[in-house]
Amino acid sequence: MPLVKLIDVAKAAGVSRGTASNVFNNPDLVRPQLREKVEAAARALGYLGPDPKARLLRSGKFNAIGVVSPADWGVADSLANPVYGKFLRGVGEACDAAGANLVIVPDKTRSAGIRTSLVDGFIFGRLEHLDQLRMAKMRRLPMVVVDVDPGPEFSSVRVDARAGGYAAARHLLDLGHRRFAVLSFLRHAGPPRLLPAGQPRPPDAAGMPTDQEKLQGYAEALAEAGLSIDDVPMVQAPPDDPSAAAMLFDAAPEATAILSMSVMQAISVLTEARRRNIKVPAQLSVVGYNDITDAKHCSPPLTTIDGLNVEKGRLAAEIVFAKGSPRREVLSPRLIIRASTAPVSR
Amino acid sequence: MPLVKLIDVAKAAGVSRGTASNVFNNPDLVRPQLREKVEAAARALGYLGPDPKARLLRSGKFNAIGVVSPADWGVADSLANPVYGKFLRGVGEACDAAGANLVIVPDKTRSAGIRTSLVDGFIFGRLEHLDQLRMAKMRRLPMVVVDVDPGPEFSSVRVDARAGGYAAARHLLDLGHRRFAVLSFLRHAGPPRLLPAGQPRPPDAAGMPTDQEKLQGYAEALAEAGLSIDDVPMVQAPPDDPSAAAMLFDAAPEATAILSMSVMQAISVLTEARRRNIKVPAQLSVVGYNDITDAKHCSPPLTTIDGLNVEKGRLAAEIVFAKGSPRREVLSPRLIIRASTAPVSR
DNA sequence: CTGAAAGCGCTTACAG
DNA sequence: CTGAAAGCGCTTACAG
Repeated sequence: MPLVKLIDVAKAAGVSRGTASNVFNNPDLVRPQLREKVEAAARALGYLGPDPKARLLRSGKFNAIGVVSPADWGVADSLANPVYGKFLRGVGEACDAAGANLVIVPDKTRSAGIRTSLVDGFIFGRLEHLDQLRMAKMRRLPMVVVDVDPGPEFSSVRVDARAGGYAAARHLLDLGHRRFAVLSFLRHAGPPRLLPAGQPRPPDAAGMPTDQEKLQGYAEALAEAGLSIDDVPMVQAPPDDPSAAAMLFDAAPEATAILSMSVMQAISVLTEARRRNIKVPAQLSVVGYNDITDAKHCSPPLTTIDGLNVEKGRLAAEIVFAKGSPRREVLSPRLIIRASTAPVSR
Repeated sequence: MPLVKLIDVAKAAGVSRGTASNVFNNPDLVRPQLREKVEAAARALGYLGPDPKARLLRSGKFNAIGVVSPADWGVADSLANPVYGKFLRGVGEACDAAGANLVIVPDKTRSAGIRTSLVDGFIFGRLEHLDQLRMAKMRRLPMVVVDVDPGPEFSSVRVDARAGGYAAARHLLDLGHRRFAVLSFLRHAGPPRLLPAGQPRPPDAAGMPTDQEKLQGYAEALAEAGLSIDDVPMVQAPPDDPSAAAMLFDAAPEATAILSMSVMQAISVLTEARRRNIKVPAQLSVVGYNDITDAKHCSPPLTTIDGLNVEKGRLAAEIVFAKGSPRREVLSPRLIIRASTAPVSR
């Protein structure tokens, strides 16, 4: 609550409020001499410029973009996840280009956050319920949904996870691998789950739709080599579960190649391999999904899929800033070959 | 711009604007029966609740905290730096506790960002000019400065970097090391700079005041062992410079212990050592500064200082939310011993 | 518990 | 280029 307001400086400078307002918002409209007088008065009174609250009511631009956290995440969760962090960074790049602030809206506040956040548009980081979308739609703010396509009336940016999964498995197949194991994503807390070979994969064998697409990509590549995903031992676990890697090694001792749906899990596989004295990539090849700096610094550096998270965030934000009619974009991920994969040796 | 406003639903429900407002803001004040009538009207008209812009003007809480980026950084820079990311995460934790949004205010927008950002308070992530502080002060918003103490009229949260530097050097000294090299921080872009042994360290031998404190901590510990920091070869480089580690190895081939002011630099030392076939920690010990996940996953896992970035962010945000009189806090960093340090062997 | 009225601080046509 | 006036959409005492 600045104590001095526009009318005070107007009075002090001997002009009307309108003119004083123009000095701050449309300086070109005011004769330099008068302008300086107003500016001097403002300085003398310690006036900082128009109160953002009041200016907002009339001119209505927040100059900020809101990124709504994935379901149940708070602000800190959004900031703690390295993959999500790359996505945020992409949004940030577009903000910098537009000179806008980035506001992280926790999903925890639910509809209240959508209704009251001071932003010009929303990006939905990872959606579980469409209710939020409807709320946002009613605020008539531009918005885009990421990772999921809720239909032609909404803008969306997705990455073709099926293609990513396919590329990962194809790479291993090309290296001659035929005995696989899969570390799948469990998107809610819970103990690792073993899905033994030889039985059909239930629909929830992977976490989110994106994860299911990765699995589908694996399956397609394997099928081309005459293998069935149903015969590949799988463990499904949250990405930070410390025991999943061990469970997978125990369940699939004969595997020469491991496909993991997350980077963090893939890195924990590397660690577990070291513990068991299994040489990567000489005896075992590992491919992760998504790329974060850890994947470059771990030992050996991880072959993984570049999930294009930065690009995804940047494009989503650009679409929000553009305020146009709905666009539905799909990006194609790329394989990054590092040192955790090699031709099969047995 | 929602088309339907409070007065429309008030009319439709046959009540006054004030009552309709109460339904949304103070439901307890309105008879349930009437309330339902208003709510029904709101639903029927597709009214989402009071326009945040207008409500703001009267009630004035943004429900958000602004984190102003370090000098010259944009939003994306803030999100790309892993150490700064931990700090942001700490702020996020406090936001979650308070149910507030976190808004990243790029320093690039300068005073405009401070003047117009829609936040209830500011955290200054890393300050170069005090102008911004003065601006913010004029907005009469609670704020805290991090990493630097601008005096008793401002709240500040610092980490005792001198103590951190001391602990790092002390640890190496305790392991018997006597031949050191230092990888120092250059906070602006530029080629690595060699500061050979045997000459006094210029004041800018380290980047920011915090970095200079680290250096001072190194120097104090060394002095206790009868060594002068002036006799320790130093290279000063930006944390992402790829050639700094090599330059340091060349300049100090006889060193058995390397002190680095950043984690990323320390990790690059590990990589360079591997390239040169120098065994860490058997032949060379390395201590970094600050802890990020890479430091745990690199090989060998890095001994480093926990710079308490998360705690720093959390405490800073708590001080902002508390809106009290200025507090000046200093946190004490801790040494994290992992596998990159060992007793000296020669 | 409800309604009529004032006003938050500014911006923006509009007339000059 | 400047000033007088209306009004952005809501909240909040206040009187009832």
